[in-house]
Parts: sequence; C-alpha cells; structure tokens
Amino acid sequence: MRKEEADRILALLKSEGKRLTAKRALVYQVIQESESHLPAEEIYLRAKALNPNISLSTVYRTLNILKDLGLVRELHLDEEHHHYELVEGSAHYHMICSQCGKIEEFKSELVDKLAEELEKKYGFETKSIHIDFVGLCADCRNKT
Amino acid sequence: MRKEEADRILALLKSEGKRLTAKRALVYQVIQESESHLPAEEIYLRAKALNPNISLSTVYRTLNILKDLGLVRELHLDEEHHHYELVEGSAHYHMICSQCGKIEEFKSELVDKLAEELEKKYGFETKSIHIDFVGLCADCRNKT
DNA sequence: GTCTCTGCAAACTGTTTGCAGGTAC
DNA sequence: GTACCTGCAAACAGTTTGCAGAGAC
Repeated sequence: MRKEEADRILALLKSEGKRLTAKRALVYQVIQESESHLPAEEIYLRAKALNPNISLSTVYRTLNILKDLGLVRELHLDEEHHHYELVEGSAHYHMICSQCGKIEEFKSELVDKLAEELEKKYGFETKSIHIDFVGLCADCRNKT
Repeated sequence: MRKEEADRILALLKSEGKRLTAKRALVYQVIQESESHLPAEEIYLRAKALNPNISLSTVYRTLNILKDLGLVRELHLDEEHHHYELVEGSAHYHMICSQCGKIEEFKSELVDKLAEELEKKYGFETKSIHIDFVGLCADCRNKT
C-alpha cells in the first residue's frame, strides 16, 4: 500500500476511534490488488495465504468497517453472497454471463443521463447506482 | 386469477410433471395482487391471512417453481433477503430511498439504448437487466 | 393407487456477535 | 494502562431439505 493511501485510511479510522492494524491493511490490500470484486470467502483465502492467522470474522468485521468508511463497496449481484470492491474515482457496472459466469465491467455516459432523467422526473437524488446486465458474453455466443 | 391465466400456469406446471394446487395458486395470486415486489416473508404472511394452513416452506418451494417457470422474478436489491415480482411484459427498475426505505419503480428508454451499446461494444447479448438507483426520494429531500 | 405436495423440524449458507485473551498506542 | 482488536465458537437470518402423512389426478 502506498504511504499516502495508508495515511488516508489511518486518518479515516482514527476519526472513528479505530486502529489501523496489519490485518485490516491486509484485507484492504487484497481487495485493492484484485482486478475486480471478490466475495468475502475469497478475500479471506487470499489474506490467509499472506497471513495464516487471520480469521473469517476479522475479514467480515474489516469489510464492514471499510464499507462504513466509504472505502469499499458491497455488491449484491445475482448470487447468494456479496462481493466487495474498492470505491474508486470512476463508477462502473457489470455484465454477467449466465453461461460461463464471467463478470465484466463497463462504463457509459448513458448512466449519467439516466440519473439526470430521474432527478428531473421524480426529484430523486442519486447517491449510488447498481446496474447488472445478465446475458451471454461474446465468447459464449460464439460457441453456440 | 383469470381462467386463461390459470390455464397458462397449469400447462407450464404440467409440462414439468407438477400440479397446480390451491396453495401454489395462492402464492401466485398474492404476488400478482401486490403493487410491487415482496420479500418471501411478506408473501408468506399475506398468503397465511387467506389460508392459515400454508407454511413458509411451501412459499419458498412455490417461489422457486414459479421462478423456474419464468413466471416470477427474484430481485437482489441492497438488502439481506430477496424480493419477488411477476414477470410481466414491460421491464422496470428501482429507485431506493436510503433514508425512508421506499422503493419506487421507473422505466426509461435510455436503458434499451444502453443494452444496444453493450451489444455493439462488447458483443454482449442481454437477457435481463437489474438497475437500482440508491439515494434520496423527493419527500426525504424536502424534509431536510 | 400412484406420485406429487405439504408441514414440521432439522440442516445449511452467509454473516454477525459475545467473550476472553492479545495488541496498539 | 486503557481501549480497541482478534480468534473461536455460538448465534443469527434467510433459505433449503428429508421425512412421513395428506392430497391431486
């Protein structure tokens, strides 16, 4: 983790009377280093590979803290468990292949237009947006 | 339930070697008569009010059957349990108020445009779309 | 009469929590 | 030294399932 990143997290944690421990930093690092969203179990396994002493409870507790601090986002995709990813500058959404299970990300300015439309039409003030397109990815379409 | 509707469901169930029982019809009816999506527990309570003998297991089993038959859709909103709604002609999406919890529906042609964009750009073939905007509804904005 | 349905209780999955010892500051 | 942090096991919520009796056709 970069120094300024650690400092930012440390400041956020301190503002809530919490501490930055090695295990918390590890959970954050695992999420950060993954290319996309991970389920809690997978975060646990990857963290455990780096520090065998970490427990699943700690992973969950840390995820909730990071979520509350606004550093990590919890995704409710079409599955029974949640996925977690870093909250970063630019928002993105998901294309989920119902055949192979692959999840790809996309961005589109149409989404911002949609938010504007909801503001105008319903007076709704958007804070966050979840979009999942479920269907067939290009690979699976070609196979059939 | 209208006669042709019952016939349609009956045919679908029969094609899978299943029966149309009073309790299954009841679960379908509850979902149909509700204005929007309901959690399983709420479907159970409403069904129980009409037939006190129904059990939560039966509700869940029926929901899974209706889901498999394509009659009912399971929604994974930003909550710990699922919601269920009828699969009808026109798709719609959700605005969730993070303050009062109210969930409103919306439709927009921008969504179809987005699907087209994904098809062109990534070769993704869309089968279903889930969109949730989380934020403040007009009422809650006015209150603050 | 056969095969499906159903209620009940128990199991199961993902997640949270109480507690007692360990650790950061 | 005083919080806060952590692992463990137990608890929890939502959902599924095995079984034996009830019901549909």
